[in-house]
Amino acid sequence: MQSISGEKSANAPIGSPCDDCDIRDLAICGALRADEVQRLTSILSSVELAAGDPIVDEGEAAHYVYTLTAGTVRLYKLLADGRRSVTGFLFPGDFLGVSHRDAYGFGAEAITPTTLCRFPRPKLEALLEEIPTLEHRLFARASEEMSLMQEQIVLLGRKTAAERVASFFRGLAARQVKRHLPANPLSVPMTRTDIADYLGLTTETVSRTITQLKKKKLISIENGSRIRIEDEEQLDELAEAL
Amino acid sequence: MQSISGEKSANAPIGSPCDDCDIRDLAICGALRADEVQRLTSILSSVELAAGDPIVDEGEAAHYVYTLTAGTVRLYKLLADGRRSVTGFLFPGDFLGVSHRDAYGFGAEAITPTTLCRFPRPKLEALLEEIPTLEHRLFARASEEMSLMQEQIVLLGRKTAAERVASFFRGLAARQVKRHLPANPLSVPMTRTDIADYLGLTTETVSRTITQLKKKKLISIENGSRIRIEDEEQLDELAEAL
DNA sequence: CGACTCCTTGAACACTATCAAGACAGGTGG
DNA sequence: CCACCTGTCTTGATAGTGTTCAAGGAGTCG
Repeated sequence: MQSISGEKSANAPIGSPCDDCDIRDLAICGALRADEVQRLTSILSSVELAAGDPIVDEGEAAHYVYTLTAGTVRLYKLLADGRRSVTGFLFPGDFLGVSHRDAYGFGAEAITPTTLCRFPRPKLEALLEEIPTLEHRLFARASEEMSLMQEQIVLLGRKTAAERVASFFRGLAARQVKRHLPANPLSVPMTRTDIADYLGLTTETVSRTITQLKKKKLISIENGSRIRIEDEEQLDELAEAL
Repeated sequence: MQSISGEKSANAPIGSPCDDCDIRDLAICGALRADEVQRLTSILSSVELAAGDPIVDEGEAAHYVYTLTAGTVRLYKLLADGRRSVTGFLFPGDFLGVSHRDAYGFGAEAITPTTLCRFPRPKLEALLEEIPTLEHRLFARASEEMSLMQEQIVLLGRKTAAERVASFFRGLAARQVKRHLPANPLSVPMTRTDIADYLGLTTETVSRTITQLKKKKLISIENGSRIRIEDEEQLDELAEAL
């Protein structure tokens, strides 16, 4: 229930200054002065998690804001009868919990071994007051995120299964490029069930659709969680119906 | 194409100071000093639109930020083959275009006769720099909006037709309450097709589902666009499956 | 090498979409 | 004031995409 309490933080006990994660790597710090970066660093601590570990629960008091330095995270919401909707995936550089003042609006779990930097919310907010640039950056991030969410709404509301899966791969590729990684091959650390819950489909439909894309030579599968886009043009066309 | 150019702004030509809309009514101005309100007022102008008039087109340069003072607006995105996804509805007090720096990420059209206040984006951004409270407010708004979008993602990804329609009515009621209007009866100015495109369904399914809710006595229809919630408890239960 | 989880594939079903009329306004003009 | 006209809404019959139920295969880790 309290999620992060018992994690095995081998080399970075909770509360210790964050050694591994250099926050100057974060895009959000681009325009900060050295002393400002120093102050940000002073309030964060590091958290290490194993695959499957919970990070926050939906409804839990939002005491911390996190940023991901390594690994992959899924965000999800549950309905009463257990139906799950995965509302997003986080990769290194992404933030978690910025937009929640009181309680987290979703659950979050590590998909792979994951490293997070954790900011106590009150201290972070105090810093936001002092460093307006920071809030500007976070606002810009939130705007980007809202655009992605709208794309997802279109996907869920109006796209076919094949279009959804194609869009998903396209999105993964785009995020790899944004992280300065090669677009190919795609690293797909999440399970078919995660993907299904993200795309509003079932595991079976995702699997069948991937098989179809493979047969059509739009993609090829190297290692289950390692997928190569073979025909980017056709995949794009399918994804956007544009 | 350029949408707002030819509107019949009877009593408020473009560029004129905004007479009808008192921005002090906007929640966003809650903590502003009188002189700050004055400066905000000085940069806005009023726009009057008839039902069906376009406000902005998707991809159009985002020169303005709008806030709705009267009427109802739909936001939508189109796929290449004409499929439409309505990503949201705006009511008085809502903002449009805040999160878009370069180009609007969606189209917007008036559903009913509508009055908008328009801020030139560059001037608004200059004010944001000077009045940090303003950016705080907008950020808080954006956070709320992101929560609603996540709810919508769950709705589109995992809810049945009946649950979607029930959730929709619940949401309408909540927004009426937030605007200090009675929760009942619901004012439903949008067409069945708008609702369908918002819920990821077809017009027919929306109509049939409403008929079912009516038969189950969860709602009653007074005037087509005037719906009364008869059994709030059961409707809530259906909406959230919670 | 066996137990696990994850993934794939098959067959039948169900929910919603599609196709097709008809009913019901709301507004216009005779 | 009524008839008409147009767009919206409702209802019916049929079909389709994706789900559900079920089982087999593949990869992984002890």
